Amino acid sequence: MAELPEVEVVKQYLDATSLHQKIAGVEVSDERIMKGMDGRKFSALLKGDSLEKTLRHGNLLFVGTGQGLWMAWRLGAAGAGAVRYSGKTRKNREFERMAIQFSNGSRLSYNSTRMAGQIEKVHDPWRYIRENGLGPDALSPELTPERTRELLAGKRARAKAALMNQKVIAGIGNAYSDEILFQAGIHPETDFQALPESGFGQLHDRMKGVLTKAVALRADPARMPAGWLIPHREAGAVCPGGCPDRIERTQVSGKSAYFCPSCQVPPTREDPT
DNA sequence: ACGCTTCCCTGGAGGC
DNA sequence: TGCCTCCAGGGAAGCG
Repeated sequence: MAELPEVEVVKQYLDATSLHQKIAGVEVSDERIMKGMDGRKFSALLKGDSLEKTLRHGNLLFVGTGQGLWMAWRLGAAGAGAVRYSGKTRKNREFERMAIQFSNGSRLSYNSTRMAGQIEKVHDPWRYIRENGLGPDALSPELTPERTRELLAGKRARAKAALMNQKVIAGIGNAYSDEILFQAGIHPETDFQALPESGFGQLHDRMKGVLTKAVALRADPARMPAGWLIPHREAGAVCPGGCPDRIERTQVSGKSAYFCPSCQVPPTREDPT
């Protein structure tokens, strides 16, 4: 998974390792990750340039160069460990899709098994975000409890689907939507139009809390608290919330949703008849 | 316009 | 052992 926490960890990793170094060349070993141009042109553009700044919006990572070029980088279904900076070339390059070779001998590689990631040249990240209709970043300060409720309350989609919609709020994917809903006590199939205001308050609190904590834990599931759902995210697992029930799996808008049927009760629809 | 389903990509797990 | 199916998950395309 590469949701907001994983992408933020990669961003911080790039900031700490890969900036301000002359690029000797770029190797694109799988052309399918390139969008809008081929690996050769991409390499020619970057050669002699340097990575200077990074910007994250939701699941999207932007990397800016000294020459003013911007790349939009989707990590796809890859974890925080998909991007590696190394002083020497790694032996196992089986899943390497792209690598930036620096003049100082270091190498920044992007590795993924599934082909879901993509790199694209963009003129201006902010314009790109706007033109693609992305919602505010889930950790943006502008996303207040009130704004969160405004964005979600009118949605007809079920809770999990609405939360995962990048055009509503950017950064929440499958795993973290399950975690946030679990901690907020909201069933993934809940109708947001029937959710009381206190429910949105709880949802906002858990959205910020879960994502912030996950970033602090380097998005590593092994380090997540025992009371979190993510380390127990499989059907039949004992509910980490301490109740005697077990985790169930269902499909919401084509995605697997894991939830506790006791801790996450959907609001009962009042039938006026 | 919106939300849902289907499909894509690849590798690991589990059934038989 | 080997074949089959399911599952992972972000995003795009197609449908109603």
